Amino acid sequence: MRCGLGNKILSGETERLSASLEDYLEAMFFVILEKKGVRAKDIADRLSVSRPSVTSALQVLAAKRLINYAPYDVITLTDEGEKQAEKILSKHTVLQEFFTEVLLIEPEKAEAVACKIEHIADDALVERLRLFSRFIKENAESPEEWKKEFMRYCREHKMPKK
Amino acid sequence: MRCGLGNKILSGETERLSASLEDYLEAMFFVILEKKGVRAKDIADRLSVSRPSVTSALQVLAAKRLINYAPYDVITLTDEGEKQAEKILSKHTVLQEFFTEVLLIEPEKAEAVACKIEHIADDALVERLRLFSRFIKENAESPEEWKKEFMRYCREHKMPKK
DNA sequence: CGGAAAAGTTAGACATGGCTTACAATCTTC
DNA sequence: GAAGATTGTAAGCCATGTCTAACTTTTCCG
Repeated sequence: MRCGLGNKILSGETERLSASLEDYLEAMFFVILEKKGVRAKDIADRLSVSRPSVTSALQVLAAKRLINYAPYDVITLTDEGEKQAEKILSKHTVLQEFFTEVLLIEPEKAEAVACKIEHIADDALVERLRLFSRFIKENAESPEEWKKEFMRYCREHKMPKK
Repeated sequence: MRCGLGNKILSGETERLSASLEDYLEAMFFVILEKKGVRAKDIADRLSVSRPSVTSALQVLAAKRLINYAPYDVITLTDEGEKQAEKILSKHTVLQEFFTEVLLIEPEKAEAVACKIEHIADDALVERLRLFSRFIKENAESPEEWKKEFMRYCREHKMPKK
């Protein structure tokens, strides 16, 4: 274990998190917002994974210095961990808003897709999307009118069911 | 059992394809368009994976009846395989166009992101996005003017470098 | 205080999807 | 037609991330 990871940490390299680890981090951030302490069980429930899976993930996140973790002890996010969790969350929000408020997709569906894309879309893309959503809203004389028009357009151009 | 991809060879199940397998299928479709025959090497080059990885994937795709494959023989797509490849490709195209023509992102970057999201975004979302791109283009009196405005908006609202 | 329930961990298995190394088949070229 | 290059396959290893079963630690009460 002292091989690669430790060196990267010392040399300041920021290894990109896997989608899975990002999910764990994000889940912890949410739980902390809602309740005061994070329990492995909360994470397991939220992500629908087993408790052992949570333990594994926590060990990895701890090795990356994103959480403060000791067996059977309280879990907290480090500053870096919190920073990363916030970033993931902000991507999620931007995507969610684009899907619901611009593409006019049902919130639950938007939520599901945003959850997956947030791990893939890089910062620049999400930022551009954020600006685009704002641009669209600000430039529409009447947002409601705009929505109606787009909905109508969608109806008119709907493809026949596959 | 030793080759991770090889487990379901005998069962030939028709489940949803993994992102990885979709990539292989898509790559084969492209190579077939460009040249007449597909070689494992072409796929390996295109996807930047080793030749053995290609063999594994081909065995799985063959079990799923998406390709016609026999060791050392010519590879072709079955009708079902071609159908699936075309679907993936069409998603790719819609995403690519949205990123380049609406979000005004550099083509190479758009390409890279589209390659990943195409495996995640469901049909309905991509269809909605397709309609949105068209709607935007058709409703802009002057597409060039619109682009300029959006670019200006982006410049003005650019976040300070993190 | 002490024991049961709840929560957390360890150990070990499995699936996916990469890789290298080494061997086998095919193609090229003389 | 055979040697050497190219291409394809087989075997085995590694990493990630999931799981179950079994064990340990902590917590909660009576």
